[in-house]
Amino acid sequence: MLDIKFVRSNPEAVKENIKKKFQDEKLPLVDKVIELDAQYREAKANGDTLRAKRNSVSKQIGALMAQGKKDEAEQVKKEVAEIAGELERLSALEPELEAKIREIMLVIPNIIDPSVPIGKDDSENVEIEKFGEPVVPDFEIPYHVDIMESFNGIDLDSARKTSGNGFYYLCGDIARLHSSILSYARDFMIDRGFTYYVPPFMIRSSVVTGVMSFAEMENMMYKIEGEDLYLIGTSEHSMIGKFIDSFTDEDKLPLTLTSYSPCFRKEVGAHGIEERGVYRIHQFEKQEMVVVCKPEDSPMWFDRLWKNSVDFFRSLNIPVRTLECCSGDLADLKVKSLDVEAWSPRQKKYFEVGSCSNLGDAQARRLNIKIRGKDGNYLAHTLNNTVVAPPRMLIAFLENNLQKDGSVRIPEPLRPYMGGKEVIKTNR
RNA sequence: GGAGAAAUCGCCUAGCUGGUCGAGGGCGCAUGAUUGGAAAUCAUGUAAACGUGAAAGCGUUUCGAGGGUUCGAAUCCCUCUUUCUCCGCCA
Repeated sequence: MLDIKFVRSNPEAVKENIKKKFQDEKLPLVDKVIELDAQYREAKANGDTLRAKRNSVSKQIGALMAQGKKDEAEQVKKEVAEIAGELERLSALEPELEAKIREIMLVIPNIIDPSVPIGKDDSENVEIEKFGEPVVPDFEIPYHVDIMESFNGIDLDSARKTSGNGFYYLCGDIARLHSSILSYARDFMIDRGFTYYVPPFMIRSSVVTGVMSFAEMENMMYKIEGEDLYLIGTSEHSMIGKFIDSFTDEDKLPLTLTSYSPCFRKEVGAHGIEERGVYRIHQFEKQEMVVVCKPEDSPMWFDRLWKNSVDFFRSLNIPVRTLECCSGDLADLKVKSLDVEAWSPRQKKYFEVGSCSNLGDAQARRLNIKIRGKDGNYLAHTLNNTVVAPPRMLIAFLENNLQKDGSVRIPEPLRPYMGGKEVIKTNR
């Protein structure tokens, strides 16, 4: 969400940015919102004048009453009634215009960073850098569900029975691996100076509508029946929600937080074969990082955030690459975004395991997240990134650490969390 | 879940028989005076958002949130949220 003042004084820059994102249908909105803004300011000026008049005349009544001049006071009351009538007609316009303006402002995309490559959709995202050799071993890598089943590590049939498609039972070593990865991820981030959080897993509708659009809400969020509560789709929802309408002292910045939560998503829409298994599911767990910082620091934190993910995956033997989101694939709120993708030796391609975003001040403006500075208050910059999200991450982990004999090697950093095991063996 | 009390400007607090209350006091903070320097003392200032203006300023809105009564609401009424105390229940 942009600053209306910025739009007012830089309409061409805003339009240029819309074109870069291939959202030409939104171009007319710029002039429209500027026009509505002018109307709003006029309505507000008129309303303010009337309110000022009403206030001052009302004060006279008080003075007259105090002096016991009842008749005169009655006379003045009539005057106020007239003003009030006029005010009522006019003032309805103000909130109406304000709401219309906000509606449009929510749709006008944030100004993208100059470094963002121009492109229409995800096919034009740009590979930035590869980390680790994308090895294809000389034996066949099975589908991840088959690998898990070879360890008796997954039960999708029972899950379908109890909960439906998109759920899973993890068991034995695979379940332990799942927990180990999360524990390791938590400690990995704590070691890098982040503060660990376990947030609420349900949030009120007022927070939901703050942190996402209506369409997202419909397609993602599960509602608790009979309660004003929704299951979170990511811990970012509760972690950013925590800062809504808040001030943070400048000297407390940056806030570097790492949160764990289960995530629940409806995942409305059809998915192909590669999205089966535990790739796209209604329930998963995620270690996330969230940063609230000064505006000038956000590019630096963006770099540090995605590097954390890369280092994490590399420490577990998984080759990754970074893919820069092109202008057309970038969500409207984001200034810049980069996907971390893990190598799949089975598919012989990379697939998304994390997404790092710098939202600039857009999220802060929308949610009123402010910094109390020495020289006045200003909006914070917010960023977020995935550390790791199993069980999807397990796909990459198992495929890259699978041995020819069907066993899976446990990389050194994970061993303390796996009871010291260097390898897990199949039951076959 | 039940009963009661409460939510005010960074913090503490006054106001809550409706008008002179955007709001008094203390602490904190800022500036100045005093001092060799500091402490102490004294003086002045000290919320946010929006509109308007070159600026000083002026205007509007905001006393947990939303709605209502009224010419006028921090103050009265309703709903919601949160906190505290007591009771009940329970990992």
